[in-house]
Amino acid sequence: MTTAVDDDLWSAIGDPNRRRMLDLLLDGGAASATALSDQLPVSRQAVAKHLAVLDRVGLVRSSPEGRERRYRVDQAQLERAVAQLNAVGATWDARLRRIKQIAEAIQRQQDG
Amino acid sequence: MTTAVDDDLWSAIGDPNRRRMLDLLLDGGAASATALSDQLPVSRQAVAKHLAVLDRVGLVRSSPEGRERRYRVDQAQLERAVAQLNAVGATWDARLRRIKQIAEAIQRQQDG
DNA sequence: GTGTTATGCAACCAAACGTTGCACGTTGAA
DNA sequence: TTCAACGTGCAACGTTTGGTTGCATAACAC
Repeated sequence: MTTAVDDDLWSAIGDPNRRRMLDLLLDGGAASATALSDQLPVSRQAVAKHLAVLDRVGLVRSSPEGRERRYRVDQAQLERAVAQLNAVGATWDARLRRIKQIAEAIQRQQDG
Repeated sequence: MTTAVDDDLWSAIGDPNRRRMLDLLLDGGAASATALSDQLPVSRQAVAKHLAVLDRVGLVRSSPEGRERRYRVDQAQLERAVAQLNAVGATWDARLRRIKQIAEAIQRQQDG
């Protein structure tokens, strides 16, 4: 069963820019909104809003560091998100597999 | 590398109602907008718009049948979507795994 | 101090998701 | 053959979300 929290996680990673931000953060360890926006096609403020979304669902955490605020991935929460992805993928995969098997059975029946 | 088409696929399955619609369609084989809306918390028109989105990215196809229009999942395209999910999940998983290994190595170094 | 840099806040715009209302074709039964 | 019921499609509208710009403020570097 899918919960509301899971939906929040999904919609957080549903946005392509947010996914790329997670990629960048995983790659660099930690970064500020300004640093991230340098590597993304959107403004620093847009990045800041996305970071707020990711923070709200717990996918990133931040701490002030001098005059900048650095964000880093919350590994446990990203693992939960990955588990969600895998779960949905596995469900659909199983269902598709079953449909194919049925289709093949019908085919054999018609041929035979 | 992620393409624009892939982003479209992602955003299509990013919406929780659309994911549930795909579940329902996989389960029932084919259904009309009205039938789907009976099993969802949104109006028939909202469902119709979601179906239009899914149709635009090729995840469902439809054909008129009497006075109703029935939608069914395009299996090949859903397989592509599942592959996307798995790819992103695998990437993040690998990255998380690497980070953990590094963390453990540092830990051992400090202990030793 | 003064200028540069990073941030945060507010106003604003466009697209997406949701609603309701209505008009039109199809179905089935009086 | 009417006529009511059903399913659809279209239009108008409101709210949320992702994006922008502009500006004020705090921290660094000279």
